[in-house]
Amino acid sequence: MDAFFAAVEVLDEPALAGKPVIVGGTGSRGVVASCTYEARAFGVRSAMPTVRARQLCPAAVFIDGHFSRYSEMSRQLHAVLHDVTPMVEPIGLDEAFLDVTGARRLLGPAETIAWDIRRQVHQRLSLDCSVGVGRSKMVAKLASRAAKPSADRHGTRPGPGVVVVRADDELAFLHPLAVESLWGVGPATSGRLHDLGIRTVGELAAVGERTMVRHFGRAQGAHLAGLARGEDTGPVVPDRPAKSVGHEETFSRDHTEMAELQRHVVRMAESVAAHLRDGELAARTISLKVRYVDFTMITRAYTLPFAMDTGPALGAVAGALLDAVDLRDGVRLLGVSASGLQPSVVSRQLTFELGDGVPARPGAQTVPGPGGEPANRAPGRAHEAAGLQTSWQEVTAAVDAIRARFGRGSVGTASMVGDDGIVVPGRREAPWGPSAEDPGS
DNA sequence: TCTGGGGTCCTATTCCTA
DNA sequence: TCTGTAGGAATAGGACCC
Repeated sequence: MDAFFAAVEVLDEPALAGKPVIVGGTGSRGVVASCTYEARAFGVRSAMPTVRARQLCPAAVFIDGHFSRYSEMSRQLHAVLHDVTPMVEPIGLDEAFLDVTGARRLLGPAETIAWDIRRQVHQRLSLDCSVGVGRSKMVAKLASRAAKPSADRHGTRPGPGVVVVRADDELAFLHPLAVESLWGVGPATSGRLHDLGIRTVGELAAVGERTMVRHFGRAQGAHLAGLARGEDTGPVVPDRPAKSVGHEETFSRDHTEMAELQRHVVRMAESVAAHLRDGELAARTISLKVRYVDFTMITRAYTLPFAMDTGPALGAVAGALLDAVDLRDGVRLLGVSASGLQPSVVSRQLTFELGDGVPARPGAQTVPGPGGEPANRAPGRAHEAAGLQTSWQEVTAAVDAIRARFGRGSVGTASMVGDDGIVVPGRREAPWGPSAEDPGS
């Protein structure tokens, strides 16, 4: 989709049409999630700090964003794509790979299908999209980028809408591109490639696989060399199951109080647990992420012999991990995530069987703390988590039923209650940093 | 300029067990 | 019983994607 979040805002508020519109965190610590091409003409880009975007384009309309609305439009987009083929691999809310091999007999050549998708999306969503066609996912991805509109200080220009790269033209298409355009080459890798004198995909292809493997290791080196030769980047995989579920927040001010951070951990654990139950999943591994004031980051994780899907159980483990963390000069971001996912039906049975026999230390590793003492104190709460998981299962089911009937904000734990009532667990409407109005949570 | 939040994947390290 | 080793699992961190 072209400038997806910003385009949805313009669709819902037609007076914004033709204006620079920037969606993202409006507070001092926010970043740009999406912006219209009119804003891009001023140099504004996704992931740019909002403070910088304000300097570049002070006249822009800044919007916190409406995540549930984007999710709804995303569902409609994927419905259009599924009418073409079931072979759809979603990449985020607004992008997907389609394998149209099987659809060609019914719908015509890939190029025709691409134009049809563009037309259908416009008709059914009133939004614009760009489509790239290629033999592999990476070439299709780069082709779709070439199909998009563009913007620079001279103004905005519409894109071709559809770009087809035929097999014979692949290398001619790829080789002039900058290495940064390759899938998997970000700032770190491109910096190292530049140090080697490699700036274009063609130069990368000329260097050869052995040299790449020597500098970047077996997996990444071979991968990069293959991409430069236009080699296949794997099949389109529909219905890829989630591997982790998480929730993290940057605070509008730094926190040094353990008690306050523990309350946030409980709230985030509730959110993650609710998301797990939405997907009928449970998790064995809980991870805690802490970003300090100086932007250094640590993660701590603990794996239990059973899977959990209740807030209190997840919160007990995450809280124990936080207990062992040195808060140093202050914490600007806290995150809780769950991995080692399995269907919750399976986990219920196993929790029942294991509930009483949790080993004191099922994990293999004890992470030394700053003073040399074992810092990973989560095992101490493994028993507690097992008990909480079993004892809260029924309560949680009742809470879910109440929320299903009366709304997500109808009931919650004490830690979720703000000054204005109950804080809704789950996805925030504007998850791109604290908003300008945020008083300082 | 000063850096969000949702994820995935890869690598290195550490510890346990056979 | 002690020591060395190899493999696997868990953990931590980093890079990357949208």
